[in-house]
Amino acid sequence: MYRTHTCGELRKENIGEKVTLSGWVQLKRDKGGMIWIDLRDRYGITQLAAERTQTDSKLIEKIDNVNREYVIQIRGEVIERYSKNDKIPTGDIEIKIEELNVLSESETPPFTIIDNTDGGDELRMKYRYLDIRRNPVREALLLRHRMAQEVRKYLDNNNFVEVETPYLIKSTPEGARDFVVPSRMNPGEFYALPQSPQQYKQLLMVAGMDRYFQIVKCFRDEDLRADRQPEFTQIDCEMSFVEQNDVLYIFEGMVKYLFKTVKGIEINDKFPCMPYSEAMEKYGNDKPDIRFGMTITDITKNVKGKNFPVFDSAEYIGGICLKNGSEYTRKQLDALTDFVKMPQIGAKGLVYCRYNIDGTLKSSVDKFYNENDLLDFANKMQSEKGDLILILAGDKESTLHALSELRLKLANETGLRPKDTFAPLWVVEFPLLEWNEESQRFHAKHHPFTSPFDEDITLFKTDPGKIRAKAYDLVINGVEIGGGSIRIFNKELQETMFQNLGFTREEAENQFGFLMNAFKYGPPPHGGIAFGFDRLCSLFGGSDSIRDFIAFPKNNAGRDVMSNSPSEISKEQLDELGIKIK
RNA sequence: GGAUUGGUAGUUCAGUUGGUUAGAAUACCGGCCUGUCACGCCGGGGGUCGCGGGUUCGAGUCCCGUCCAGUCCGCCA
Repeated sequence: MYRTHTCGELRKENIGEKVTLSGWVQLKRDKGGMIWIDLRDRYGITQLAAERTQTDSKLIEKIDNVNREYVIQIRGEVIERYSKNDKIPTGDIEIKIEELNVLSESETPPFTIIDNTDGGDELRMKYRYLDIRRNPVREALLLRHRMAQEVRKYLDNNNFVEVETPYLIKSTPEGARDFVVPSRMNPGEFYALPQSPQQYKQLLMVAGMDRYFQIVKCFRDEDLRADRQPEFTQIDCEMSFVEQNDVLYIFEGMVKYLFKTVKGIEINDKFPCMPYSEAMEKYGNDKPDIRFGMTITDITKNVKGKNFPVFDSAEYIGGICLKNGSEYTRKQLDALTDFVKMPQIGAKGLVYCRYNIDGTLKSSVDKFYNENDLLDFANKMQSEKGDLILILAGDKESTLHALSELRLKLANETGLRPKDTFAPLWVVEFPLLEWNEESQRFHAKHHPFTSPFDEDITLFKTDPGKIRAKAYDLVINGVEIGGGSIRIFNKELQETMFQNLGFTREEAENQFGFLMNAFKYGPPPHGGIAFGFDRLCSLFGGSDSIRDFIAFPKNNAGRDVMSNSPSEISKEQLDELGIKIK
């Protein structure tokens, strides 16, 4: 028997017991007369002790030989410590070593296995199995496990059935790039890995499963980010005989249940709903962080006609107001100007106006605007003495985007976005279609199966860009956590949709024929949602990066630096698949 | 495809205006230490300054190229 207890288990009550423990050597503290070893496993750390003069010399020799990260098994007696350690749960006791076996030796690890490791990210990823031995990473994976269990519990209690759908499926050109898999038995033909099980879950509704869910891997061949991996996990759900509010109710319930069971946070209020248009106007962003104000005010009409060419020539002029920011120094304002002028933000410059405590106003455009003008803007923006007003101008879309970025930067710098407060929000009434300049046609904003608002259907003939969709996103703290829609279940409406997306009847038939075919046989009204499980975990864990919540993540070039994949394959493999590399 | 930050000891980093033998901490090795728990004290070994080229009397430092890693924009129905 390798162990009678884990390394996190023994307490005062066990004093006097003979036990066997196994684990990794965290650290050896050799004080000459006394030697201590911290023995570690997933459950905790237990201190082992040996007194040099009163221990068998062969055993001492064995103890002297063990080193960091050796795997050892020891037998001994649980004794009370002379000096206790209240920092760890096992701190009242230690084990007097009576027998020691080295189960595995270890080289000195490339970084130390402690909470604040000396290893950088690159090294940690290369030796991920050592990284996972560290408390923060292990706890992240345990949190993920806990959340997956609670999701299953909640959905099972609400009659959802977990059904697995295939990973080798048909490629569809809409949306993200597919990862493709060559078919050996069908030379020249390829499977795609699913970007989401979208069509299968709709088929399960046609099949009468009524409520489906799956915690499922999805694959998208697009560039990575801190919160984007090429393979990621969704909580994928679909329900029959529901309208939008039914879906929001059930999944608001799930999110509240998770907050309560995993974080111990009770959220009693109904999540607010915000139309997409309001999110864009007030926050410049379709996933606003609503924990703080600093909303955007459109002052286009107020500032024109004073011969300031930048404003007079701009399509849109908008401002945000930083509470108690009038003391910002010239240096800080210059830094903000540099920030908004970065190509990724894209503003041409930044106009500021200090609303000083004494009631005076001082701006970077005093040449064009007198104090009364400035006071007008300040009032329009509901700004008060002591505030700092920041104004950007340009075309509407990019100016709103830049204001949004500026707003978030200021909030991050002034501590308005703490890791431990949460503000969930439904964003609703998304546009159904989005004009794509490159292909000169409409693309589905969500996906081509999303149902339009009933009262907007007539707009297909007049102004398709104005059609609102029965689509919804769950946003928490400015992070898009989930999204879904009520689906089209009417064959004619679906055909109208495909026509507007520029599909010929044949193309639609070829790509989505099996779903359309199924819709001939009594599809129920249905809708669903999918949550980004990795993001949900990182939000709960208080991290901006999802990588710590994935056991073996990819780096920013899509590589697994531990196994060094992707990699070339042999000529034999290529020949078998009928593939030639250029 | 683009912007930007970084690459110096096993590791995390410092290295001034281009100027003597490239430093610190930690890890590692040796010695001492009977209540440590980030133990302490003494000593030691350890460097292709990512790689290639250039400027210069002289390059870790400046210039060009390239590779790797991080963040962001584009992209992500």
